[in-house]
Amino acid sequence: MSTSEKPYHHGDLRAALLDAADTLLDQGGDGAVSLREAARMAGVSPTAAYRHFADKDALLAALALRGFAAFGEAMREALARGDASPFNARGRAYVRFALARPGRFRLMFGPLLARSSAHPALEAASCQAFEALQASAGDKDAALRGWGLVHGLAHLLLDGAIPGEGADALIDRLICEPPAAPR
Amino acid sequence: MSTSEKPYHHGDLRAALLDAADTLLDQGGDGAVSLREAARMAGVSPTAAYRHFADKDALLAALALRGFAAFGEAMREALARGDASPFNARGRAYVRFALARPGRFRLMFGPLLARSSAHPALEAASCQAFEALQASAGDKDAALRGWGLVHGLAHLLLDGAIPGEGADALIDRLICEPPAAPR
DNA sequence: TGCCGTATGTTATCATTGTCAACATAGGCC
DNA sequence: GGCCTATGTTGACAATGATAACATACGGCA
Repeated sequence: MSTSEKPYHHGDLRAALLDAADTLLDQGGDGAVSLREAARMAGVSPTAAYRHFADKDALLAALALRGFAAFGEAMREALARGDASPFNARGRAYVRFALARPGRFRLMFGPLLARSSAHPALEAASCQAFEALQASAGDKDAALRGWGLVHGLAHLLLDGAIPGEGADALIDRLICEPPAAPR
Repeated sequence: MSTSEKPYHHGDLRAALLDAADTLLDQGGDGAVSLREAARMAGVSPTAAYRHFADKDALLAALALRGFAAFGEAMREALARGDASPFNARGRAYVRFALARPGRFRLMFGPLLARSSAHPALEAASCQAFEALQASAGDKDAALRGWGLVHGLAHLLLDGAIPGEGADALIDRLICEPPAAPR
């Protein structure tokens, strides 16, 4: 008697639309997100979304924003567990984050990001995430190398370009050995 | 008197469509490619493309195929110039290839690739490219690390995630120092 | 209590796109 | 010269992003 009644003006359509879009993002990737389908899922009319998002891009930007929040959370969590050096712990968590939700990862680090200047909140969130990453290694170049490596591996694994091996083993082997020869 | 007459059945529509789509890919990225717009550019009816491509995905796959051909060419060229170790020369060329045509790069290594099993030619081309990359370094793990690094840097540069520095300088600095300390 | 402005949804409508089926046409092969 | 087939065209349909005009109910204000 509480969840079934439609709360007058829907209650929190914005969140419902984001949830629906998130589901679509998971299922069919970035291109499968449709304003109308999200509205359908939320049980509202096809154009109701325009009361909460300027256009489709704004919806996607908000979705990416959620992604960056989850990303920060994952990073903090990985660091808190502390069963590896901070640098490597981040690296592992980074790749796992990408593999867990490919659509979200591609959206976050995709063409949308390149034109994120139109979405200030997104730009701020991404910059913050990037700065945290860079701060995790003393040397700036070392940080960039590490970041580039995990980012690239994440993409390649997502694309199925690295066949024949479990992702987890690969991650541990490639990322957890520091670049400067452990030995 | 030669170029202006429309050669009856258009001559080589397939190539013309690919050219048009390539232009669109450059201008607006992957999502800006439209069968109808490509047809418009080629001066044919909206549905003429279906005589040459099963659907839009097939057009994109063919476009990606072209991309892999250009990619192989760029790699061979970089090696032939030989002003760096083969491994590093490839790395530099890789990133430059991506920066030169972001849309094409994203298409080649994007979600389409992940489902490329539906497009045998694409799959073959990508596998071949990947094998060539792996063969360029003796140790398989070293190859994967190098590949991951350049792939990741390419993406990050494309997304504008690495600000405040010219891409070329960055590439030379990060890629041309081998991971195992030259010295 | 009752009215009204405004936030939130809805309906109607449009242009664009991917896709298909039916039709037209030209070129090559017998 | 006549037919088969490859190639292109027309017409149509459903889905989508988007806008404008309209409806409704909450929340403050008297």
